[in-house]
Amino acid sequence: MSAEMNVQSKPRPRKRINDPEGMRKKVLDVAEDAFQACGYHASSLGDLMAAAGVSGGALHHHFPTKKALALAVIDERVAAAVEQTWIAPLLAAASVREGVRAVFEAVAAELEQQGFVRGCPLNNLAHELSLADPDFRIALAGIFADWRRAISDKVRADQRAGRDEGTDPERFAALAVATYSGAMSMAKTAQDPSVLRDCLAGLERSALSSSQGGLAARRRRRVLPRPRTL
Amino acid sequence: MSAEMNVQSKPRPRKRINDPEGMRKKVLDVAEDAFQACGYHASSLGDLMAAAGVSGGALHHHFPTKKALALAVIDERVAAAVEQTWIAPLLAAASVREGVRAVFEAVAAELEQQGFVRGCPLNNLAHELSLADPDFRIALAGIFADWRRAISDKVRADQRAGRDEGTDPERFAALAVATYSGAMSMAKTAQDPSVLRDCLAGLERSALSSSQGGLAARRRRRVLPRPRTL
DNA sequence: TATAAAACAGACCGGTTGTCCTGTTTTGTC
DNA sequence: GACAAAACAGGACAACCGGTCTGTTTTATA
Repeated sequence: MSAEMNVQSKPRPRKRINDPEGMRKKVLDVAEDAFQACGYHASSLGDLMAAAGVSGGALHHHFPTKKALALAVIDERVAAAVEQTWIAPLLAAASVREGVRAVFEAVAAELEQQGFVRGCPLNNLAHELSLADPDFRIALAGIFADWRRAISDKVRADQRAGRDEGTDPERFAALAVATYSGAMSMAKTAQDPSVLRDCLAGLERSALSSSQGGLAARRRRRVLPRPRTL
Repeated sequence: MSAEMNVQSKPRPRKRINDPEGMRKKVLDVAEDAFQACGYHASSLGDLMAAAGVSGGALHHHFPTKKALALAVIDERVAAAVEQTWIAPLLAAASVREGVRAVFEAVAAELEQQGFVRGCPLNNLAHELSLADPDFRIALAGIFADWRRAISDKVRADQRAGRDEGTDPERFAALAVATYSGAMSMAKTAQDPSVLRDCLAGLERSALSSSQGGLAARRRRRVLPRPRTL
């Protein structure tokens, strides 16, 4: 991983301009990108400093540890990415089904024109960090939960309008997120986003029938005892 | 990560018994476990040596580099895990749908009694290593392909028996693998395997209807140009 | 048994990593 | 302007990592 110097010509070592917010944003930009492209462990702070053009002191000032930086990336960037690419388009859509379809196709189209697949930021970090540290896991699990809730809420809204009365909101949300996550995993590994469309086609049929409604299936909200020390 | 010493009492520095196969297997056992529990980068060779009770010389003799060890784990262990937990039960089942259901429920039951979720070995490594090295990516992509093909072949076998004539084999295979992978991702992050059952319920409805058959949907087997240098 | 290759042991090394530490400069506040 | 805190620079450092190297022991072969 190398970086453009991005140094504006400084003919004089004149003055320095303190821009804490801008510097913090620059670091987060670089870290978000590197974490997704190379992963957390494979991205060294030296790489990030070089790529962002930031000194070690500045980096340490804003993010005391690498873990703190990663948590900031998760809380501020990964969550925002899910919000931007999934939740917002979903809420803007006329129905869940149209929203899900729009997201899948938008992502597929973007990846096709982009020429490579770097995967879902959330899943990338979730796989690498969920078992590494409880703080990471909780932060990532929260994003998954928000994602699912946005979908299930939209299903319920549709149902209030008389549509999709047969589908269980929580179940469909879990299925949609799982399908997308798994499809992105395969697309990344195969470097071929076409599997996204295959999965969308199958997913769209799932919300169709209205069988086995009855009383809402009881939910299993049990949480496991303890996740095995690392 | 620490390891029990696993040293049988050696009152005398008597003799040494060369057991290359056994030693190789021991290293692979430990590496497979560590790679899944901690990931590739977070597992140091020192950890593995200590956990396996193997000297540096022996490790290097069997696996010249860490990458070679990981490739062996992928080719011999991860592929076998997919074969054992997915493909074999699927082939043994009476139909695809029963097979998929059996696998999902078996894994869910195992995780529930196990008390924690370490995730899918294939997906764990795929997320961390697919973009890190082409050799890793190709090896992992091959396992995904075999997995999908086993499912689609089973669908075709069912169709030859007159069942599920409406479902596209490739599409269903992609959907099944994606759903499982994504569900495991969420289960791992939330440390709660119940999402597996939610996703299974949704997936089972998807293979139901027999709409939009017609000529088999044309497949998009395009491969992307180049996956962006690491 | 002679001998070479395989199997293994254990120390060693250059490079890297994350973090800390000491200064210097800027900025807000009275 | 005085002064303290924030913002930033850059070096130092100990720990660690992966790979290599040399040497010893076992094993296969003749």
